[in-house]
Amino acid sequence: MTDASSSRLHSAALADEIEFLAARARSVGTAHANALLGPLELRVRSYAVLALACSDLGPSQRELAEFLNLDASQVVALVDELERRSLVSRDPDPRDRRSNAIVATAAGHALYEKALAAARAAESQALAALSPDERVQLRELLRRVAFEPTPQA
Amino acid sequence: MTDASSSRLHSAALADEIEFLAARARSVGTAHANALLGPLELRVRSYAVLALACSDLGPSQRELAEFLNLDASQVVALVDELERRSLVSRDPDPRDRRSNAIVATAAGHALYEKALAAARAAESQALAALSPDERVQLRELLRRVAFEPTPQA
DNA sequence: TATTGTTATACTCTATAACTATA
DNA sequence: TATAGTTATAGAGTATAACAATA
Repeated sequence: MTDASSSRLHSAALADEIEFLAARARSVGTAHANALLGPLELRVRSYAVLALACSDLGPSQRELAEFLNLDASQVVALVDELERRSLVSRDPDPRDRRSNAIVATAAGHALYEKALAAARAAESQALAALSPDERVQLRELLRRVAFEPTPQA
Repeated sequence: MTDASSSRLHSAALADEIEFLAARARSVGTAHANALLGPLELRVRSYAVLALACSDLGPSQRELAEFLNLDASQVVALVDELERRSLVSRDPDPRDRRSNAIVATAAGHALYEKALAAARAAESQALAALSPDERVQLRELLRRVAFEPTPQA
């Protein structure tokens, strides 16, 4: 009965707030994903950086920070760790010597393949309650919310 | 042009992963909400506890932890702070002397009214890209994901 | 024996400011 | 003057383990 002991709180007003629901969904989903990525010594954040480094877009750290909604200083630490493990490298950008292009090594690509499988498993765990059509709907709604232009101050 | 500098990363595979989109949406939304709740000296987590304390359901700390997907030890600290500020009290549960019923004081209810307005403003900022119908859709999809029964191990 | 709340501890994530080298 | 990356620091969030009181 432990599992159901908080179910009566669903009648509270908070349970209708989308922010709260998104926070809880993300919290549950991240826990699943971290558990499945753990054996690869990745977490959701380092996985995200590795995934973008594998995209052949050669993102700069600034682009990573903006896309992942992190501070630039956080990206430094994430790239440091992946570079130390020889999964990505900081390549010089010939057009701007201030910038690093973050690109995956062969080992990085190999690990990403396994990590992608883990991420997909975590996603299907997290979305087990939704039909394929509903997953598409959710993806499109979230995409618009996630990348909505920030309102001016 | 700074705002658009990472837009080319949308073509990366990561941009289609629902977990990633949910994490980014939550991250942006939480930042908005914390900014609007800041003047009331609340954050999203303490706001959530206050909201449930205002529900007249008298939740126990165990129920709060389960509903908010927090560890019980985190709830201790959140309730401590709200109690110190005389916004909630720990009432004895006559049916189980181990449990505290967390209930809002008059001051807690008064602050919650203001906080609810801030939370609603944050939500409408965060969901500006969606129509009313789409907001309902998103709420229902998230609700099912957020409270899906955890798969067995 | 199991559960509620508590304390303690460690680690991860978030946010800010200051600095450097380039532009 | 502004931007990319870096360093340092502090505070918020997450996760575990152990304990006392109670069931």
